[in-house]
Amino acid sequence: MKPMTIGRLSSAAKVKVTTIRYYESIGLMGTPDRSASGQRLYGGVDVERLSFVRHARELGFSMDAIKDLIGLQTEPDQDCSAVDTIAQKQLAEVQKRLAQLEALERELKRMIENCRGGKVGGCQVMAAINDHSECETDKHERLKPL
Amino acid sequence: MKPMTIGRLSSAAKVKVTTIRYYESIGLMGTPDRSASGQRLYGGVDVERLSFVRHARELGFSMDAIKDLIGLQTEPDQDCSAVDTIAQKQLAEVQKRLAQLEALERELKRMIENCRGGKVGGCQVMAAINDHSECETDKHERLKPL
DNA sequence: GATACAGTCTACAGCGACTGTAGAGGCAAG
DNA sequence: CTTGCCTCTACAGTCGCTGTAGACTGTATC
Repeated sequence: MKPMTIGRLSSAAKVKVTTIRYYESIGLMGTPDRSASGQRLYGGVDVERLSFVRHARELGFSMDAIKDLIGLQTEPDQDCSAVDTIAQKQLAEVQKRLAQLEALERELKRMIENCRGGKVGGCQVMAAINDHSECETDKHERLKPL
Repeated sequence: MKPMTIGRLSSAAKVKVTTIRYYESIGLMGTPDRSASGQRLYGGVDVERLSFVRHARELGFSMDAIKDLIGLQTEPDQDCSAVDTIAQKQLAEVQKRLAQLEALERELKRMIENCRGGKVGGCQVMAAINDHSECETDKHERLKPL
């Protein structure tokens, strides 16, 4: 197999060129070979590794978690429970976030349903945002962006 | 009512001092009065406004949306439908995000259930992250952080 | 060979929504 | 008057990238 440039790797793994260079800079992809003129050269292994990273990102894993997973991947004889632990932790985070969002959804729906039109001055949606008191999702922890 | 310092406003509205200054810098809170020595001075109105911002943030509204809402709040005679539209949009985003996360939850659960222990080399979780093919959440759009 | 154009290179700034730091000055209680 | 917290400004850092500028490289067409 002959090596490919960063652009080919990019379309093969569906990760942007700039992102690949970024991943290299944070040590997620090793330092690739270079052509005589200094262009990065990659092989099939890199496509796999980068696709792995992409899918893990799509599953919401943090960069740190992904680094750990890649580290484990290179030691296939270790016990699999470390991997399991990372995945479990990720699932727990997803479920926590789901619960938050479900509460949010209920609250937004309630706000909107109570709105019967009219002027902003008497708007129930505004009132709902103002009166945090009656609200089921009270004492939120800081909500991360959607 | 006598004015309060930023620290009092902070505890009254449950928004950090630094965050209040940040909100001021982006034009979310007007420029407050200052004491002779240059300390910011706030009144009850500011507590309300800041609490409104906090709750809107907790509901996941973007800063831009909040700016719009505050703008509307100061014109109580306008039609309420503008407020409704913003809330509807927010609800739609929450629901979209919920759907993504539910798909994620299913996939993570499936991965973890298939894991029967053993070595990393044969780990089904790893395999699942590698094989994006069989996965129901294929062609994700970029997932925002949890 | 000349030219055009896409691809690649480095280095750095910017995004959102804050948080943290440094170093200086202000204010009230004991 | 000292102690100890509060406030001030200004700027760097967070995360996971994305965008920009300006220069070089590689390939296809004439």
